[in-house]
Amino acid sequence: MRPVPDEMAVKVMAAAALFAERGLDGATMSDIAEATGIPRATLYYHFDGKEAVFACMCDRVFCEFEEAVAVALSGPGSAVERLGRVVRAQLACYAAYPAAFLAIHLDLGRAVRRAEIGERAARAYLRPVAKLLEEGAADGSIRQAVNPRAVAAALLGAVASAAALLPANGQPGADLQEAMMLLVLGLDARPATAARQG
Amino acid sequence: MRPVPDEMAVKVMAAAALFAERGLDGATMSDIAEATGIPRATLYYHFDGKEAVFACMCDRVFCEFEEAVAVALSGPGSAVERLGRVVRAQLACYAAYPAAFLAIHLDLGRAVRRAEIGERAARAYLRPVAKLLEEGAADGSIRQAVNPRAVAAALLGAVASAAALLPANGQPGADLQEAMMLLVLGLDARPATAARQG
Amino acid sequence: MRPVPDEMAVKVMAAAALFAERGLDGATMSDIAEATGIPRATLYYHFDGKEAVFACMCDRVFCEFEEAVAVALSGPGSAVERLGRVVRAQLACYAAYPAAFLAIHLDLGRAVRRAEIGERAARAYLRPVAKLLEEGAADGSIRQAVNPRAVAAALLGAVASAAALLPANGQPGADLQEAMMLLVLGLDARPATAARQG
Amino acid sequence: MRPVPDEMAVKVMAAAALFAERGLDGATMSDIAEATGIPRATLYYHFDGKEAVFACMCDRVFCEFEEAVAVALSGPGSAVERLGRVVRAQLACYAAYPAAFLAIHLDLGRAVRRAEIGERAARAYLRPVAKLLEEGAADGSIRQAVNPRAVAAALLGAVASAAALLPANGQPGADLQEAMMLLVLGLDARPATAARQG
DNA sequence: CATGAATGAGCTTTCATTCAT
DNA sequence: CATGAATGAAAGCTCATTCAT
Repeated sequence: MRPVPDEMAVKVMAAAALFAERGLDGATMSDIAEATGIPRATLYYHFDGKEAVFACMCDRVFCEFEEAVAVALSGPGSAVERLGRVVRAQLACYAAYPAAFLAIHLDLGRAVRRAEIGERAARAYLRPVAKLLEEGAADGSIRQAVNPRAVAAALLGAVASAAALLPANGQPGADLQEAMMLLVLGLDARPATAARQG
Repeated sequence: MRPVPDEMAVKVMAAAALFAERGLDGATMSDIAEATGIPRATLYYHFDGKEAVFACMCDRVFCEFEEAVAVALSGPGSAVERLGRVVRAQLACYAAYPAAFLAIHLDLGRAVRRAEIGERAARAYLRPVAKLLEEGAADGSIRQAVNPRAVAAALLGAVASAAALLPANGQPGADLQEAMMLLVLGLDARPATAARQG
Repeated sequence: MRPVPDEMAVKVMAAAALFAERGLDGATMSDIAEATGIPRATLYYHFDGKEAVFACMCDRVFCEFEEAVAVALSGPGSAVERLGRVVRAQLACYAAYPAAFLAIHLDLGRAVRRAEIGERAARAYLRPVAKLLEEGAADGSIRQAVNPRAVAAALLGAVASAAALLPANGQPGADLQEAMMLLVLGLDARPATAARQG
Repeated sequence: MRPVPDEMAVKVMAAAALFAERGLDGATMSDIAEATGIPRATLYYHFDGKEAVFACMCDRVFCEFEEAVAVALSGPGSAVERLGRVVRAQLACYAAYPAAFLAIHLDLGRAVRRAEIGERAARAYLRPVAKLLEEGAADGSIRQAVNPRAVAAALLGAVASAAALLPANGQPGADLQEAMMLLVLGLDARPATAARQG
């Protein structure tokens, strides 16, 4: 595939809402052409197909996401403190590109089979967060998980599913953030020791 | 729509793997016909289209799910104990119908716009769990959530996303269960009071 | 084909409006079933297909038509006087079964290729009227036509086309009758001899 | 709808025989594709469906028809003389495009409900001829008609029905022309005054 | 380089027709 | 006899993709 000019990459972001609304399968190249203002044949000149357009849009979001997660991870503090920052960074990214993120998550299940996107998600989130959970288990600040990657995936999916299922009004950002923080801290209100016995 | 004969409803479950693999949009009526052994025209005789086939499959799963959740809720114990049972019931359903559940979650984002399926999910899970969270806040066993429904949605999505992103091998069931329990108890290993200050 | 019970033949007339509205090709067996109140499979039990249903409906109308034309022809008077009665009989039939006649004429072009219906139209109208025109040429009361059958066909079609093209309101019957009589008498208001020179 | 390129409009005329043979409903897009040599998808690229193809074919014929009628009307002479020229022009058009005209008339009844085609027929023939009949009533050369439009419609339909019902051989043109002229002059061979009393 | 035009492949849906009851 | 259920065949239409300009 030909290198994508910046102008294309920017215009392509306009398709995010379309992908969020209809999914990758439900969106046609004509829809994308209309949403982005780029003629269909021109899209084919720059991209290999609609999956490539989707991947281009994802890439832009993942780059920022990866950067934000990296910053959150590299700061000071215990693993659990850094985890809190990671989740907040995730929520901030989600707030910055709601449509793109929603689109990505809705197609993640199938996208995983598409090497490029699945690998991108793993690199940007799953691996760093799984590593962070292991560090937390080591420094004692985060409970030990048998499969840290499963926990990381659950955290990633919790945001998207909640956003998808929530009515599209009010302050989803604030509600989401609180819901996520409750998952990190634990829904259980009893003292941790009691909980462990429960 | 004509009432669906039992035999149809049973055969239709064979399409779950197809929906999980390709999504509702990606599956054609020919695919469904082949997967279920029901001729295409016969499917159209009983269903209004592939969305109706999907809805029929969902309904079967949701019925069991609703039942299991209701049993878990009606038992004795504090709200947090019942929440633990609900999550375990959810995981058991997921283990019983992995393909169907995965398919449902993959399409939930868009399915929500389809009245029937969205309403089904709300009735079977979101509303009862949100209510349970409120009861937990009242009896002091679960942390107060500003938007309990957002928390319920996050719990629902966490399972599906983790399952979708996990490699399809090994013991996903066990890993999933542990990951979910960590979310309920809290990833934070510090005493709850310390966490609140962090 | 099994002999059609009277009850069927009567109920089938209810499909005339459907055929007039949508044409034979445009009407489905389901439409016919709904219009007549006869279940689809029962229609197939009594008829060979929708063409046979159409033919049955036509037959009823053609029988009355043929009878009326025969009465008009057998009366006293010169050929032109009997022609006038024939045209009035035609208009009366049209007024009695407007939908059925319209349907027949709309499909006449193609129906002609269907042996049964075409032959029926020829027997009921074209042949007797063509013969009448020849008698008129012989007794001097009607102008000689090179191809009397063409004239008979033109007369048959004029009624139907006018009715089809006229807005469906007011007194189509009266307007039609006057228009047809003008064609018989001649639109030309000049004396016949002058007309022949013009 | 995209403007139709000339080359398309020309090729589309090859579908006239098909429409005359099978009717608009009976002709499939595959048939049209085969008859015109235009791939099905290309037809859909240029036209909204088979009705649009039909309308395109009609338009070409109606344009010539309208032009010919206009020329016949604009010449010198009394109304009845001009009416004779109009009918001859109509027959000439019919002879030039027999299949197209037959197709149009066969579908006129239903086509009338399709705004475009019905309006086209009204503009090209019904309105000008009805107006001519009124002028004839004014100048005394044509008998007064209560509903001139009904008479115009009858004239239009007489040609088509006669052509449709006539065996497709010999010299239909000549027979048709004579039949139509008899309708204009009147079938009645008696002096006009006698006829009025009859 | 960019794009309007063209098209092969295939999908959803409908419908005439059959058949078991 | 009459009919609800079932289905093979085919129609209309869409869409990803190519190509000439």
